[in-house]
Amino acid sequence: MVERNGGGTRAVVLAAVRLFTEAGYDATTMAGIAEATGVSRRSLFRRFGSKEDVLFAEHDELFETVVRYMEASPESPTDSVLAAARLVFQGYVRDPEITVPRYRLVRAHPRLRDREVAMTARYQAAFSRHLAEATGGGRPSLEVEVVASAVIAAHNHVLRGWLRDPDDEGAWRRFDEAMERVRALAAPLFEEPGEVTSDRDRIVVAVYPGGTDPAELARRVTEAVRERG
Amino acid sequence: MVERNGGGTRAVVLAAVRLFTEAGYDATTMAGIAEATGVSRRSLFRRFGSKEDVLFAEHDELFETVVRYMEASPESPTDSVLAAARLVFQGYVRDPEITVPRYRLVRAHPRLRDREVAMTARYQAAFSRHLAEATGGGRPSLEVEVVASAVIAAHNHVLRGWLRDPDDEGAWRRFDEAMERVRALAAPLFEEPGEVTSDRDRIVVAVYPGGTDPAELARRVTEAVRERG
DNA sequence: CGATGTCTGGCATTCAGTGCCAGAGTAGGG
DNA sequence: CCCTACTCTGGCACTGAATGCCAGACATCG
Repeated sequence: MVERNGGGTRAVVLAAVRLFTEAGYDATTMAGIAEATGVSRRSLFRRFGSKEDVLFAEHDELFETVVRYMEASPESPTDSVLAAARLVFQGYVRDPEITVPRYRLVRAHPRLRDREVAMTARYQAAFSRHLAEATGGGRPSLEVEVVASAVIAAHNHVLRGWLRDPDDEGAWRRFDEAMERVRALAAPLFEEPGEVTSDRDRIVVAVYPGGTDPAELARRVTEAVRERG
Repeated sequence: MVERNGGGTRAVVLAAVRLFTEAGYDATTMAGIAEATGVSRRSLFRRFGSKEDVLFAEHDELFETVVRYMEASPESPTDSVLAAARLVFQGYVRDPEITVPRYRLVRAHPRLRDREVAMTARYQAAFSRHLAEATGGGRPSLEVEVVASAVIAAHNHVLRGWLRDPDDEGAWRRFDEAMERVRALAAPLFEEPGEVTSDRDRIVVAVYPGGTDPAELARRVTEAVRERG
């Protein structure tokens, strides 16, 4: 066989999604999928590992792609994580044929929901690891884990909106806005005291050491706002 | 039977944890647990639902307690969520006999890890729901979900530290510090623009509408710092 | 052609999980 | 005291996921 992850596998996934949707996840057996696709039951378990993994097969590939992307990314840690999240979002949006019916199944079925949650936890762990390695190595700090979780939360928030209404055209805009808000949130946690950053249209955040002279602080903030304002 | 969730059930859980630890999770069968505890296999499934749920039985009770606590809490939404997180942390710390060996099992076993992750996702969803209901109802906003995820991330960060070293006495202090950082993070997301808040020793965050006059902003920041500094 | 490696299907087995039924114990009502 | 209703329990049988083992199909290389 030329492509292990190609046509054959995807055809099986699509058939499985259809069966799950029509007859219900529990009522659909691996033997049934085998019969419907012409692939033997044994081979299904060999390829996918488990019944759940038939539904999430494409998702696992996406995860590996995203991790490789981050590792190779020349951007700053925060930027590469945000770009990685964008990649994940794209992974869903570009394949509604699978992701949308899967979302419906996931919502109806606690076990599948847990599987989906575990998937996002894997992303979160990967994001934490990437941020931690880029900011000194060792175990991820509290700040790093909070930022990673915020990225995931923002991603999932926008994603769920799209999954509920896949025809909505504003999803990408909302996604980018959400990520910018997370960036603004993350900045004060990572930057050295004294930095001043600003979200472009609504918020300015100033971070400085507690002992800074108030007059000096005021001068800096004023200056930063004038520059960007 | 007087107490359904009392002695008998706990004894079974402890025995199961011991078996899982000694012989491995996969190698331990429900029939084995039944034999070791004197409870029939059938009754184990009736009480716990599944093999995994034997390990997480106590945890499910904790979840319900925490949700009820939040619903009855007279505090502000943020405060009651932070207090709820503290309750969860306490649920782990006060019962190391189960939570510590379970953590080792969870780390070694992907399926159990997923289960643990699903549990924390349930908390996160409950926190989001609570914050959403208190801030206008409807679906949780992006801000609400980010804050809930930050609370969970901070909780988990400190919890994992304790689980790795349960004898460490500084866990509670670190927990409270982490929650204060999350509070500082959450405040600017919820407050009306124009507010000024400060973490007590290191950081001051100013949030204001983009159009604010720089001089006015500088005056406000200076004032806020003088008050607290 | 023979040797090797890989993918596949069939078969048997283990074990989690569920439905069904029968017995033990308990509480309440006559 | 007895009858009834309810609940908890254990035993039994069954489905289905998941795995190990083995044999056949097929391609590759020498």
